[in-house]
Amino acid sequence: MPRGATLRDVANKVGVSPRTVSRVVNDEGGFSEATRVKVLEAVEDLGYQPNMLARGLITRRSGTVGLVGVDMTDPFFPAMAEGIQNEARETGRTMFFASNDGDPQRQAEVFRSLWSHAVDGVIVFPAPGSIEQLTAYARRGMPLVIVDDIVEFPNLASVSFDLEDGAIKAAQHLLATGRRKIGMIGSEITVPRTRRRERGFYQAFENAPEGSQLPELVRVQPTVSGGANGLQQLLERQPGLDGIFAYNDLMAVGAMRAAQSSGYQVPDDIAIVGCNDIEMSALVNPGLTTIRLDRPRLSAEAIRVLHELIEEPGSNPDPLVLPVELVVREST
Amino acid sequence: MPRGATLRDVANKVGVSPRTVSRVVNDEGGFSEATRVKVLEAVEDLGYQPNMLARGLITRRSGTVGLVGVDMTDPFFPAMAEGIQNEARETGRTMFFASNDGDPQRQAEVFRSLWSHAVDGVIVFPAPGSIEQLTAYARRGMPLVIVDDIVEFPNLASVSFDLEDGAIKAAQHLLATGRRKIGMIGSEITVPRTRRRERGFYQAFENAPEGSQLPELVRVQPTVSGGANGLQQLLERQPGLDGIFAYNDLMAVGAMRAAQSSGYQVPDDIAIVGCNDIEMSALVNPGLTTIRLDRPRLSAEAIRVLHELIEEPGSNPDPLVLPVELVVREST
DNA sequence: TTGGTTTACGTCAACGTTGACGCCATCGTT
DNA sequence: AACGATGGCGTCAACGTTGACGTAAACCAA
Repeated sequence: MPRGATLRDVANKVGVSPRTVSRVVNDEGGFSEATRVKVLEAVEDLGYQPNMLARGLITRRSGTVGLVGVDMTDPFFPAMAEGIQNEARETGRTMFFASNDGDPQRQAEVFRSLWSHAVDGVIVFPAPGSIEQLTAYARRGMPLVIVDDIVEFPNLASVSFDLEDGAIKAAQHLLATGRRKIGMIGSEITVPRTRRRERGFYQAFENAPEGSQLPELVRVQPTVSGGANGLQQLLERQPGLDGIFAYNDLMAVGAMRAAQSSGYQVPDDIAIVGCNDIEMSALVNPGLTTIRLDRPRLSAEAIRVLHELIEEPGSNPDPLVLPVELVVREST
Repeated sequence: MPRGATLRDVANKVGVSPRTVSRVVNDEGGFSEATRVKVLEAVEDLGYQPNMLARGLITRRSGTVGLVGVDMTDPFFPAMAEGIQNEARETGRTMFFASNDGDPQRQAEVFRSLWSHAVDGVIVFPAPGSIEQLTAYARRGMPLVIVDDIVEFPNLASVSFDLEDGAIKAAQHLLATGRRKIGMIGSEITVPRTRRRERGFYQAFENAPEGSQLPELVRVQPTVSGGANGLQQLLERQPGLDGIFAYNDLMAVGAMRAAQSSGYQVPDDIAIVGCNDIEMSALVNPGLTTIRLDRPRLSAEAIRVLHELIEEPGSNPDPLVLPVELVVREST
């Protein structure tokens, strides 16, 4: 809506051509020290700010990146956003932050919008079943970093945590602390091909101690109330349940609250392990044992790879898998 | 970076002029039903998406709004972002989400970037001392909604919660439940002119019961560890402290954890009241008594007023103050 | 001195879209 | 039959910037 000073306004004030002002502003070289000073003074005086729309129209770079998470109200994503915002700022880019709610159709809307705005690249936590949608954008030339799923495609990079290992660690920890009737609360919003937490979890039971039962699995919404819900379902299926691994910390906390309000003691009656190590997890009572993901590292790697992809279109970097760590607190 | 289909591509395919395709795409009228159908088919075939940069360059509307919060990792702001994203989507706008970290200089950077990207308007939780910065943008023609501060200026609207009343309610509740040595943990990131929580808090003591002391105040970072820090400071100043009101829930939780780990029982030794009612507050143990802010309402009103400002530049809507509510849980 | 290179600019067109305007049928009215 | 209004287009320029290219002066080497 607003009408700020333009290159021409600056140029008129100084008495040079707009092209020269542009050269100074972008520090392209090809101007004398004297004009540099005069131009920068005028820029300051008039409060000139380059118009990224016009610039983007011709350079085909809008100076923006997108971050598409699953759910803004899961603290995991804002924490990622914080990191990405800061990294992006350093390269002069601004961030669109959006969520897909785990719904491919909503994700499609989001991508239409991002494409229209000519984002330079997108970091996305894919909605289930949306890989084809995403590769279509990669094929059209959009640099894409997919988190938590591994896809090999030009213009597209994958960055993920070793959640399979995380789940193994969680299961082994539950087994090692004597739990034998264990359940998992999974997320119904997951890319089927990559249910890595579930795979790892089952894998840990392949040489489980005598007397341990095969784990039960329910899939629910990845929210606090979903977690509570999941615990109820698991208890109905398997009354003597004594251990839980939850897809994320929000669900683990929900399960913890549900267990407590049904009269179970945590960890005495039921042990609970979460995943993500959000800030809240250290603050609930009992503190939540969980799988810690190095989010700053993920943010940094994701944006680094994205920048590579932006600078070198068509390349196809190797998938990156980051290690995870079990953090033992009081809930186990 | 990418190169999608343009109006001309569609026009060539159909055999009309780009202008006609534009008319159909924007449903401006002035075309026959037959061409409408043909054009829309071609749009579908070619996967044409309007280029918002080009459109924005000429219409002076980029189809974006900014949301500038204080700290992305405070769940309050992502919750706002979620609401604003959804409202904005309905009017075809996309959201830039950024944080100012309570630092006017960082906020200035953010606004430079938003201005460069020609956002249609911004909703901002102002950094302390930045009102002049913000009115300067309003003067330049940027529609602005300021949250949690009341400023009267053309092109600018104010939306806030009645935090003064919230603080009064918190203080009265503490007094009514028999607390007499009460402290407040304030935020060092606050607009001085509008320390409404602090003002209301003191006001509640003007006709306080016999035997109640004037409250102590410390100002710390508005984070969990800041809250813990604040509690320590208050306890040093006033050893028999039995009640706390914290600037926000994150700080309240920090204070609660600090109190507990110093051997105090909550609420038996110290009662704690927070502010914001973030999701975590119901999930900590004991549940946090707090001032609930109707965030969906705030999101809705903020974006509504912003749209008004965008549609009717230069107008100056009345400041809006939303009521708040005390939610009593177990921490008092 | 000549000729080539470099420096410091300017000119022009293009990016993809929309606002302003014009034009030619067609239609209805008198 | 003449005339104005309307519908359905097309043409052209402009938004603010940068890429490609041009050019005059200054400089340098032989």
